[in-house]
Amino acid sequence: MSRQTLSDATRAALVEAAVVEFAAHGFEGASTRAIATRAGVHQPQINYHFASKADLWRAAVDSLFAELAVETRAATLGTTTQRATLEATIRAFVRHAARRPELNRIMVRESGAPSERLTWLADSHVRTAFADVSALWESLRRRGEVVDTDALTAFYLMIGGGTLLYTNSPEARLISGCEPTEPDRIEAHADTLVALLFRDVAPRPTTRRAVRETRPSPRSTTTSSRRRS
Amino acid sequence: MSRQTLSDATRAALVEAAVVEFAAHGFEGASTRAIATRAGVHQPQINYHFASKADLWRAAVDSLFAELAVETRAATLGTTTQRATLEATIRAFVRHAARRPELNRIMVRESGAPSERLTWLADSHVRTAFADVSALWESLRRRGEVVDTDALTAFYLMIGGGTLLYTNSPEARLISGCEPTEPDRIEAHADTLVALLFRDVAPRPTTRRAVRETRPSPRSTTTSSRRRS
DNA sequence: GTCTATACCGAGATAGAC
DNA sequence: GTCTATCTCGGTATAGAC
Repeated sequence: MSRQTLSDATRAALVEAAVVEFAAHGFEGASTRAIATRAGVHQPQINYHFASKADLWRAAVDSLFAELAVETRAATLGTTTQRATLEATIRAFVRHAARRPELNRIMVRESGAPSERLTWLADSHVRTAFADVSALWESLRRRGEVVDTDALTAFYLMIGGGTLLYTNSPEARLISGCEPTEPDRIEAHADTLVALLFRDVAPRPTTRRAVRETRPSPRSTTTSSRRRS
Repeated sequence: MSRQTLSDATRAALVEAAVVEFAAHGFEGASTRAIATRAGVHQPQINYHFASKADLWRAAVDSLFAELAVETRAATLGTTTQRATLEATIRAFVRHAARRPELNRIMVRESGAPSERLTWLADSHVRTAFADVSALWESLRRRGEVVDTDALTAFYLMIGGGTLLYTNSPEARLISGCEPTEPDRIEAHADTLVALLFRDVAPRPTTRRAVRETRPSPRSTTTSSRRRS
């Protein structure tokens, strides 16, 4: 609708193509030609819609964080306790990482060395996310509801433990022959991570969202862990 | 000693420089010029000592895995039970990740998309590592000594949870102002990870290696977690 | 073994017709 | 807004003197 629809469409196509290419090959490794080809447009179009390759990269990252925010928001809307909020956040985060590994692939590529891009990432997205989780964590920690660790350690434990299987899924496939994104496996993974971080988790004390569509077959290699009596 | 010492020295310097550059910028992002400059030699020397950039990259990765193997071997030598072996492995792994984040930075850059390099990585290093940990894990799991999760999930939970704080340390510094590699913080991190994965961890049931040199000051932001009575 | 010089290619970005 | 053609730069790798 409205004017400029066609232009917006190619812009959106470029952003999505950029997400895929940057996640797979990194900023330097991804070529604007490959991005344009994937988007079905010609290479100079990139410099028409974006000021530079770096500008396209930022648009791609913004898009990925927006997606994550939408899902996290939806998952935490019904929660009433801090504990339920954190648990819902973790579950949404793991599911998102599995479905959209591109976000964490880009993050991990950029977070290992100081750079303009990393500074921008920290300023635009990561610092506030850490502040939010940190406040939640420390509050729960004071009440003894979560494991006794500082928020920084907990933050990277959650992210690393909750995403590496998906950011590294091509590697995981090669070494195990398993498919990491199999739905039951994702749920079991989220269950495990939640069970690890919360102390004395009751069988399932929180908003167990209706999202989980099927989950019929009892997994063989995977056993949903609801540990500790 | 012996002949060829000088040649070996520049070769070693190139490998170490390659480790740093590849970890910081990725395979495509790192330039052979920058590697040569860092090693203090001229760029064409690379193609004299190595067949190609890819060949240098493999040498750098081999070197990093060799370092890890040495430390893991040393840490597990005295252990008598499987439980002690796994715990010592995890502690050695976390310490290594903190001191040598380059290994995990390179790994995570390559493991997100199929490629010749990833295939080589899986064949040369990762598959056997996973097989070893997997056997250990499943055995302990059958005896109820660790959390009830499949080996693949556990493998990536350990690696992701144990390393992301260090692979992403530049990001962590930006968002928290803390120094992730502060020794007490590393130990607390290892303590937490071990406590999470083992069920009902007794205060400290294993070979606590004499390596930990000092550790005097009681940390403020970090409380070494030896949880669960 | 190490240097200088350079070939060769693919990258990002721009010019200007349509 | 989108195309074709092209500029410029930085990359890896090689040639050949020392």
